[in-house]
Amino acid sequence: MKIATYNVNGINGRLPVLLRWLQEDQPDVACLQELKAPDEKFPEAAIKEAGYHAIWHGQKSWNGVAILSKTEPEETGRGLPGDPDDIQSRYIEAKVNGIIIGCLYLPNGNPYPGPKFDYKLKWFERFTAHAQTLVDKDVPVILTGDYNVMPTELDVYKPERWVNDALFRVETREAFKNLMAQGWTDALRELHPGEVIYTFWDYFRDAFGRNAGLRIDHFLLNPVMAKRLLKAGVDRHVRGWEKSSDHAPTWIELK
DNA sequence: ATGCCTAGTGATACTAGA
Repeated sequence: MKIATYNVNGINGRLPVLLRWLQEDQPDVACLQELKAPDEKFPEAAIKEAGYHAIWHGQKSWNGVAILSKTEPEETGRGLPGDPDDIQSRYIEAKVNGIIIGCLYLPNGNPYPGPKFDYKLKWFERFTAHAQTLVDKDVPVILTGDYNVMPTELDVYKPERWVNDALFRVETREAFKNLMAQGWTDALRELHPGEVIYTFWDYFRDAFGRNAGLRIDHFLLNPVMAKRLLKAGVDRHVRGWEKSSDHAPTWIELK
């Protein structure tokens, strides 16, 4: 079973790229972030045509998350619990083939310091509290998406340039460590220790051509799920396609 | 240190991304 995560950076603007990748890669489940579209503008027909059921939590202009699945997903949550005043669409969760899958788009948090950075850390705390309710379940759980965190220096092409960026601030890395300490496995790092792996390259200065990237899209597996991990990787070539997102699809294979 | 690029909104240069 193959599960992918992909920050599409505008599901309508990138629809041809998304469909081409789905057609080529045929993941069983695809978690999408940054739809940048309200619910009524989700391209439901095209996704169905491609062979996928879908649930989505959209928002006008920004954010938005979705779970695509070849078998029908059973929605178990939308919106991150813990703050009724938070209206940003950054979390959706479903049970698919007995696996609980949380799809998240963690706030960027720039510029640092400021209210956006504060919001990022608060969102991280709420997410960590929710993750705590899932990690010890006896059913498999996956929390995947755009975490907007480079966990270590190995995950940044030039760490020294990023120390005051919200994606790499010590507070952010500390928050990620606290989350991991609950007992999650970082699937890509687990299978490829010490390897330089990126999932994002910005549009500036030919970052992709220079391989000036970041590893910010992650798969966190609870212990029950981690036992079934077979492979993990990044569909790097998709980033090189015309009109592609600045992220590349990232995936795992499970027993 | 800044802007480099791109999408969305809505019809203008903005915000936001990372």
